[in-house]
Amino acid sequence: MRFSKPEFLKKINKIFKGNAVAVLKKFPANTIDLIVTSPPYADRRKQQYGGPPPDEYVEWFMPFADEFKRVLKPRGSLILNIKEHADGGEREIYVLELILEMRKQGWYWVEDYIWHKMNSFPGKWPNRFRGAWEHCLHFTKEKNFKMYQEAVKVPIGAWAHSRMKKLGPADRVRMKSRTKSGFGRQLTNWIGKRKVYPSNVLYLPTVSTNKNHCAAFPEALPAWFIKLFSKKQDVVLDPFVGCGTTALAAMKLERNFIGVDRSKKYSKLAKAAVRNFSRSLKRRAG
Amino acid sequence: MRFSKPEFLKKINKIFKGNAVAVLKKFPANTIDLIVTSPPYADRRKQQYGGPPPDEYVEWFMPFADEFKRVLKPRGSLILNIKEHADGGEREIYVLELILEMRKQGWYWVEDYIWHKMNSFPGKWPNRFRGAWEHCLHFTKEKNFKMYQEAVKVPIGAWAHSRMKKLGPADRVRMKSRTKSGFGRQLTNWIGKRKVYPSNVLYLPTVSTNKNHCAAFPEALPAWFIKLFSKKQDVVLDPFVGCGTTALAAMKLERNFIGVDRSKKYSKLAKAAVRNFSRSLKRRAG
DNA sequence: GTTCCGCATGAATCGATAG
DNA sequence: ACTATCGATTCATGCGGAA
Repeated sequence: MRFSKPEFLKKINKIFKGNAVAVLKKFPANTIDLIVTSPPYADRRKQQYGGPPPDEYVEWFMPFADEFKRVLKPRGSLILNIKEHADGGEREIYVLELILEMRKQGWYWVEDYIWHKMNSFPGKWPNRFRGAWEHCLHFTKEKNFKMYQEAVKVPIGAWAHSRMKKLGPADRVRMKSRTKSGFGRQLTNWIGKRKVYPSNVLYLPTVSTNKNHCAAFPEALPAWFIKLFSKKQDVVLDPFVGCGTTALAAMKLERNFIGVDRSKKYSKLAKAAVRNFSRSLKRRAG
Repeated sequence: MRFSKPEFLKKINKIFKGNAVAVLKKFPANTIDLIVTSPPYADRRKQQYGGPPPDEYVEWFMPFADEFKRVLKPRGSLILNIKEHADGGEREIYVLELILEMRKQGWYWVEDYIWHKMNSFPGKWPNRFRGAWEHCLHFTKEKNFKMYQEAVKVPIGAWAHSRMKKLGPADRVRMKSRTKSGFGRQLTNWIGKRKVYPSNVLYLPTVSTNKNHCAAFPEALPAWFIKLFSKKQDVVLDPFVGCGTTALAAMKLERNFIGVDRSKKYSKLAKAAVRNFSRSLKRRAG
């Protein structure tokens, strides 16, 4: 049984427990404005947590992609945050294969946004350094998708850190004496003066290690894409919602949301997060 | 006729004009320690390099890869700086296909380093923002390749921009009211701390200011990989050497180099660049 | 209230060891 | 030989407790 559109409208702003394929099958077609999600990554070893092994990943994912395509509005967008991990001294290739397979099924691969993680997991190995970036793959059903570029303009001061990078060791020593009078003030002067369009690289920290936070990405990540690819009152879907980060970002930006997670633990967490935020809103209003 | 090893030693530190496949065929096997190059992108620089169309790119490239594999030492590395461009509203897929094909031919795809272009000027198209990153694909013949990680350690202060990025409104206000502590103090605390290993993201400006404008990448890019994957007196090859950026980086780091370019114009430019640098060295010595 | 210091920990990865 | 488990490595961040 599929929900009618009026029934569907009663189902938004909720978290569903269940497999996203099954849950989405109940939704009418062409009703979602934006899908932002971080699907489970492939597991390195068999019989571990939940994700499929790398060589089965694409096969596992495509049924989800089919439903995404059906429920997404023609001019909507799909954002997949994902990263191929290293195993046996090599990078896995399931992300590459996924992109190729998505195209075969009719998706446009519009862009590969990069999330540059400012604080990535530490560690050094004989053959590689720390991985500090992840894909945010942008897929659409049509070339003429909706994009609200003005919504993510940033103050030009945000580019100031590029100055830091170009400083040599000598400059860093000199910086000590400059902090009060020179460099710092200069920076504050730049901030807020003029807004410019960002690039396809997002500089964001990883999730804070708050005990109640188990998110794959920081709220700023879905928030950025929600601002860029939806407007207020639009419907944002996260089919692997985890502890509810995407749902919270959508609520705070006054979008409607739908969250799905097959795990009882995570769907509960997400529901609680949503409830808590709703309450805090009402407290502030009342 | 293939050069003997003694003959080969006479050919190093030179720029060759010609197709890299033909030039490399004359070289003995297992003689190159590191290959760093930015091959012609598909279509992008048609007038300058005559890159193949995207759908023929892999087929065009693989003969080069074959020769690279032959001349590269067993524990050597190959670094390909490349970026899929956007056309017709989509990203091209020849880079993905290239990685898959390289693996089929026996290469290990060890890592996907990202060159994050720090001073990429803000800009936009209707469907995307300005591209601010490129791949630096790391391929090897064996899993046990040589890597000199200590050579690219960075002062901890290089991460300072991450702190800059995370400045909230409160930070900016407090910065003014505090006189001798706060942000400035923290910055200075970072200075002088021990060196740390970098990540797989390189923050570099696009092209160094006053140099030749034809370079695909700034000298710091090949320099970083040369330090990381070779030692002094090793032989570094750039089969698409352009105006000689890789050769210059190798010379400055006291590596031997071999540069190849099929274009008369660029091989001349590279030769001139190398000659000029040699002269400046002698002037300083004398 | 503010600042300082110590410490836990995070979508990691490899090599060695055990079954 | 092949697979599962474990210890070692490493650094930005945010928290709690102390000064």
